[in-house]
Parts: sequence; C-alpha cells; structure tokens
Amino acid sequence: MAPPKVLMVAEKPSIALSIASSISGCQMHSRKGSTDVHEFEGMFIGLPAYFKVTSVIGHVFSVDFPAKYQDWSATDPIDLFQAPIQKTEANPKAHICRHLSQEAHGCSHLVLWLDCDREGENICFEVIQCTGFQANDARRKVHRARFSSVTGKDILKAMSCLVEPNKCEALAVDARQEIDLKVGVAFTRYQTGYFQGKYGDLDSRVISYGPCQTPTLGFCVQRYLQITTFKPEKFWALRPHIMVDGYELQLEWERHRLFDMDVALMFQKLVLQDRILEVTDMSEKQESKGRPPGLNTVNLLKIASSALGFGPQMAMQLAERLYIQGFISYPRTESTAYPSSFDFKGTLGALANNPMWGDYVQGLLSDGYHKPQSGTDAGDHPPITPMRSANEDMLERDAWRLYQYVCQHFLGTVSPNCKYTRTKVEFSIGGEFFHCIGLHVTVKGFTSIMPWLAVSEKNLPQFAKGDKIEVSKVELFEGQTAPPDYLSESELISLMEKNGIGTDASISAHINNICERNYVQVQAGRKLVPTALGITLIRGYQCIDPDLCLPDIRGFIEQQINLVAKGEADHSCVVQHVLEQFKQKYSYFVKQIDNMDALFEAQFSPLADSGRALSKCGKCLRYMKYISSQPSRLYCGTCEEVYYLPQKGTIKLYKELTCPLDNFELLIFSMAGPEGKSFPLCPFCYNSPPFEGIDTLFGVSKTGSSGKLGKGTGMPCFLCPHPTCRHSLIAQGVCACPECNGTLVLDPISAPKWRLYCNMCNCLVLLPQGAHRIATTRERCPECDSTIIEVDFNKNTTPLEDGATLHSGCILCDDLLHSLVEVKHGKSFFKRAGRWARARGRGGHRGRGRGLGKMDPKMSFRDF
DNA sequence: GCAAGGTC
Repeated sequence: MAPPKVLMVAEKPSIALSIASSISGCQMHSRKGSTDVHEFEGMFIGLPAYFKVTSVIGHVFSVDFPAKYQDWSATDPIDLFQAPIQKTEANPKAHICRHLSQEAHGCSHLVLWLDCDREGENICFEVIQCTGFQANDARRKVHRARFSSVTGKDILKAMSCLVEPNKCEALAVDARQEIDLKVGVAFTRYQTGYFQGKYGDLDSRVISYGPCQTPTLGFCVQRYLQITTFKPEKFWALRPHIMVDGYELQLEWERHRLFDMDVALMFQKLVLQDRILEVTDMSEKQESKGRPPGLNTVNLLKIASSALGFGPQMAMQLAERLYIQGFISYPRTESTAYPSSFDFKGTLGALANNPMWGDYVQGLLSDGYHKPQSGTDAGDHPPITPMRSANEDMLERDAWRLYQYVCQHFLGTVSPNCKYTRTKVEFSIGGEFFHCIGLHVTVKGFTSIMPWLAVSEKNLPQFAKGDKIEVSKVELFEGQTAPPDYLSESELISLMEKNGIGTDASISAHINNICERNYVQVQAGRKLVPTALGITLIRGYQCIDPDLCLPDIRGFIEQQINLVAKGEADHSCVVQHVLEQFKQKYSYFVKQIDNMDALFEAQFSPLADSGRALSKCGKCLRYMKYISSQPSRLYCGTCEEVYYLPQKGTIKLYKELTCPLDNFELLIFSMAGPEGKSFPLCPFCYNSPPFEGIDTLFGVSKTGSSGKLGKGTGMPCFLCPHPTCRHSLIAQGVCACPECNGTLVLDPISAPKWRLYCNMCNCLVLLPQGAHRIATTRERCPECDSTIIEVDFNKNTTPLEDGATLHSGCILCDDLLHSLVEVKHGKSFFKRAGRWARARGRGGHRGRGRGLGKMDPKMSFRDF
C-alpha cells in the first residue's frame, strides 16, 4: 500500500521552503504551481509518509458586501450595518483556492503551518475550507503546527506535538473583519456623499473613515492643535561663569529657570554681591548606556524615517529587496529577542571580511561577543539581521544605507554596553546653588559601531571640596518656551504601536492612506503636517462624537473580539453588539452633521464661489464654472447643476463647437502623460448619456442610472452613435481594434503625431507623422468597410510623387497608408470591461447586439 | 470609489 500523503500549508512561500528544508534535510523535490510545492518522503506520526509542502500568500479570502450593496447612491449606508457579507478570493488571479484543492486531493493529513498569530489561525480555516477537509473526519485529519520560530529546531519540535487549530481565535478575526468593513464603509460613504461636491476647493475624491486611519490622523491633528494653541512664556535663568586653568565654564542653576523676571533679577543681585563660589560637594558615578535589543520591523521603520529619511513604504520595499537578495533576514517581525538557537557566530562570520566592519567583527569574534539584551519574543521571526556581507558598490544607494543600519544595529546588539563616569560638582554662592556635570567614557562598547548614540565627553577641571572660586560673570539668560514641532513620522509610529493601531505590517499602509486621502502632508524631516481637510475632519468628530477619532476606538473593538478569541463570548453576539453601538454612533453623527458642516463652511468655499468660467451651458446659455479640485467638474450657477468630468487629465474648450443634441459646448479632455489620448465630450451627454444603455457599456457600470456619473464613466463623443455629428464614433471611427472589440478612433488633436486610439482598450495606432492634416471622410473602403481617411502630407516630406500632398485611402488596404502606420500600446486607457458591439459602419444603424463576427483577414494587423 | 488584515 502506498504511504499516506500529508499536505502541509504555510502562510507564505518562504516559510514553506524553510519547513520543507528542515523536515526533509533539504532532500526534496520542488515544483512550480500557484505557489511552489516541495515534495519528499519521511516519517509522520511514526509511520512512513509522502509529504507535500506548499503555501498560501497571506489571506485567501477577503470580505465585502454583495453586489446589491455596491451602488453608493442606491444604498443607505445605515443599511450596511445589517447587510450580509461575503468572502471572495482575495487575489483571484493567484488561484490559491484551486491550488489547495488540487494539492489536497488524495491526502489523508493536513498540517497547518500558518503564522502563529490570530490572523494565521483565521487563515488555517480558510485553508481547511479550500482543501475540503472536514473537522471531524477520522480518515482525513487536520493538524495545527505551533512553532515559536522558523528554525529547524522549532519546526521539528512543532512536528512532534501537533495540536488542533483554534476556532475561537479564527472567529475573532472574522468578527474584526466584519466590524471594520461595516463601520468603515458606512461612515466613508456617508461623509463622502455629504461633503463631496459641496465645496469647490475641497480637494478629495473620497473622504474616508476607518478605525485605524482616523485615530492615526487624530494623532497628527492633536499635535497640530497643540502647536497652534501654544502660548509662549518668557523665562529667565542665572548662568554664572568661572575661569579655571584658562578655560571658561558655565554652571547650571538648581532652580533651572524662573518665569518671573523680578525674582530672577533679585537672585542675580545676590550672586553678584557674593562674587565667590564655594565647591560644596563632588560626586562620581559609574553609569552605563545599554546596547539595543534585536531589531524588529517597527523599530526599523522608525529609524528609516527619522535617520535615513525613508517613508515606511519605501523602507519596507528596500528591506524586502535586501531580503530577497539574501542580504538580510526576513524583515517582517515583531520580535526583538533572538531565539536561543540563534547562530551569532555564523552571522558575525558572514561579516568578518566586510571592508566596513570586518575589523570590528574580528574583534568581537576574538574577544568574545556579548549575549544580546533579552527583548520581547512575539514567536514569529527572529530580529532583522544581516545574512551576508555587502559593500557599497553592490547595492543601490538607499538599499546600502538601510543595509548598513541593519549591520550596525546587529553588531550593536552583541557589543558591550557603553560605560562612562559621570561627575557632578556642586557650588553655592549668595545662598543659591549651581552645578556642572562632567562625562568621561570608559568603554565605548556598541557606540563605536553606532556612533550617533555615543556619549559625548565633557571634561571638567580638577576641583576640591571647599575650593573658593571667583565668578567671572553672572549672565541672566532670557528665553521663551517653544511649542513642540509637528509630529514626526517616527513619533507617530511609536504612538500607533503603543495604542495598538494597526500591526507592524499595516502601520505603513495607514500612514500612506492618510497622505493619499489628502489629510496630511509629509514635509521636510518626515514631519506630518495635517491639511485643512484633515484638521476640519478631526475637529468635526471632536465636536460631534470624540470617540470616533480617539485611539480607544480600536482598543474597544480589540477588547470585544478578545472575548471571542478566548471563547468567552459568542462570535455573532459580539458582532451584533458592537455593530449596534456603532450604528447608534452613526445615526447620531448623521443627525449632528450640521455641526461638522459649519466647520467645513468656515474652511472651504461654497461651490458657487469657486472655479473659472469655461464653457457654455446648453440650457441657459451662460458660462459654467470649471472646478479643478477633485473630483473635477463643471458647475452651472444659473441651473444649479453639477456636471462631472473625466478625472486626471486636462480639460479645454473645444473650438466653441456645440453638441447637436443639447447645445452644450464641447470640451476636449487630454489624459496625462506623453502618450495620453485626447477626446471630445459634451458635459451633458457625458453625465446623462442620451442613448439607452451607453452608460452600462463603457467600463464601470456600478454607479447605476441615478448615480453621479462622470468619475471615470459616462459617454464621451467617441462612444456616441450620433449619425451626423462630426465628433461621434460614426464620424471619427476608422476600423476595428486589432486587440479587442472596440473601434479605432481618430485622435482629433494629435497633430503632428497623428494617431488612432481604441475606444475600449489601450491600443494605439500611429498614423503618418508630420502630416498637415488627417481627417476621416464619409467614404468606406469597398474591401473592408473601414473609413477612408484623407491625409494632407507636409510638402517637404510627402511620400507622393511630384510633390503632391493630398492622398485618401484605407489604412488597411491602401498600400501607401498601410506602410506608414504602426501599432503601439499606450498606458491603460480605461477599464477593458464590457463588450461594446460597435456602431461602426454605414449610417450607424447596426446598433447594439450585433457582434463583430469573424474578422475579415484583411482587417488583421498581423502584417504591421 | 469605501475598512483592515495578510503578503508580493
């Protein structure tokens, strides 16, 4: 009988590899799949077995609302609190679910090697679901491996005492997912809908709310408010100076400073009257500055931000690359404690020949390195350490700087502590007491490899108790208290960590989020400065319901789901209870939104006051105002109507042409970038397509008929089937797209780099370059039905005989034109969703529903 | 278009 098959699943490919290597002693066969599968023979629970080790890539599923709730305008956000939710594959392209199901086929044991944290426990059950294993099936058993680090020793130990996955912990994660989704989405949709479009200079597409991002913003705004409400106060300090052995020494006052000038002046007078200082005491203490514990992700991010100037996302990208290249160990870890089995000698050995630290490392190896400080062990990965030696030439500049820090930090952790002697000399004069401090380093220790942490030497002259010294001058220093600086990113990371906002992996995402939403800006020195929008939002929450932006909100959710994790409360009861509370907060927020709006009104300009006149409204024939802040739009002050425009590009009036359907002036929109296409549009048609079904055919169709069209959807002229308008698809369409079901359309303002672009995908076709004019005609090619185009060549570069410049023909069938066109791909144009049966063709009466059918071989672009 | 959590 064949030995039983055992499927083992890890959270990421790198761990699957480590586990397989450890258990098989590197005697395995690896093959590709959605994720790699490592196979080998071995012993399982005392019997011979065939092992397959593979992995997921984080969560298999993610949670969302069913399609019915996706239409923002058709769903009242309050209904989301009771809405059903569904799990869909988090990364459908990766086909992880199918992969697991296939690999599980014929296996009689499933061993779950997911990370040993709550999220990992949740992924265990996602894996169980995909593999089709059942909880209480005697023939197909599910096991959970509990490992405290990804080292050979711990892996083998976990193998020998397999347990069961913890359903309660997994349910706690389900609860968190549902609560985060419902609360975040409900508030986000509501406040976006309320404020968006109401103020002209309010620059934001989505005004998001979230139990992590909002308190994160709260920290930044809190500091901002501290700064703006700060009232500086003057203070005074006495600073006597003495001359000893030719050096001038300034003494510190025991009273430090006083906030009353008259009193300070009185003390100065007393000191000046006495003039003689007496040494009253001298003390010497041996002090020590401890070496750092191992480096974890959060501390790496803090250092990267404060010392290297890298944002968390950039730092993680650099670290990730260094990890993949084998220069450093796995960079995502919470642990600052090294596992007992950590190979310090090996790690030091790897750096022994490094040109930068080689000598220092050899010193540590010969004199004996120190055991690192204990630190905390989160049971995940060891601290971040160098894995192999690199020099400056092997890495890019930024990667090198990060690598350098990882090395210095590691060497610091195994170096001696820094030791120094601290001398304090105390003086009295005129009844007042002063002192000075001397520092003398006796052992540099780790500070010689981390010089920025060094203790600076301060030498003092020799004093003896009872010495009498004349003061040379008594300065009355006048200073002023200063507000704190803006919150630095590294301070914010500390605050988030302390308050349990986000995880080591998600902290950078939250910070990035509040930047992208235009709530804060990162300024020089990676200081976080809140924007008017960020400040107004937080002030709004503060006056309606401060809980909404306080860090405790995350704590509250955590504390509730902890009950589920510990099995002390039922999952759905807890979810219901928490959602009920948030729903009440939501209702109250909605009821009080006027209070927040008052702050917005004070900060931003109402729509009617902003923007510049751009084009004429077809209804009242007056100019409408163009509002450039996102979402960019036109506003007709007379009709009080808003017309959304395509986003992320430039918009201009199009030769004062008007739409034959509604009399609105046409605009021309150019997408950003050198390859960006341009197309005409009518503001009215774009927002309310006049032909049934157009809005659902082009790209995004989620907005529905009553929704605010225009944010990436709508009907530009290149989709319009108007039979006679010069700008419609019928007039400007040339031929079928070689790549999709779309139509190639002439870019009307592409001269002199004339081109066609597809109205559905990103296909681009270059036409004869440098021509004076290229235009579509009403003629069709008798052979392939493409539109005949007319080219007026430049007279200096014309390919025509006798200097003729005018030529008409079909770009597919005319030999000359065919030889002058070239297919190119631009940046993605619009979503390639939906099939639009083209209205290309005579008179445009072909309408919808008629497919393209087999392509005429002559239409093929293969020869290009 | 929306949250937060994995991971790449």
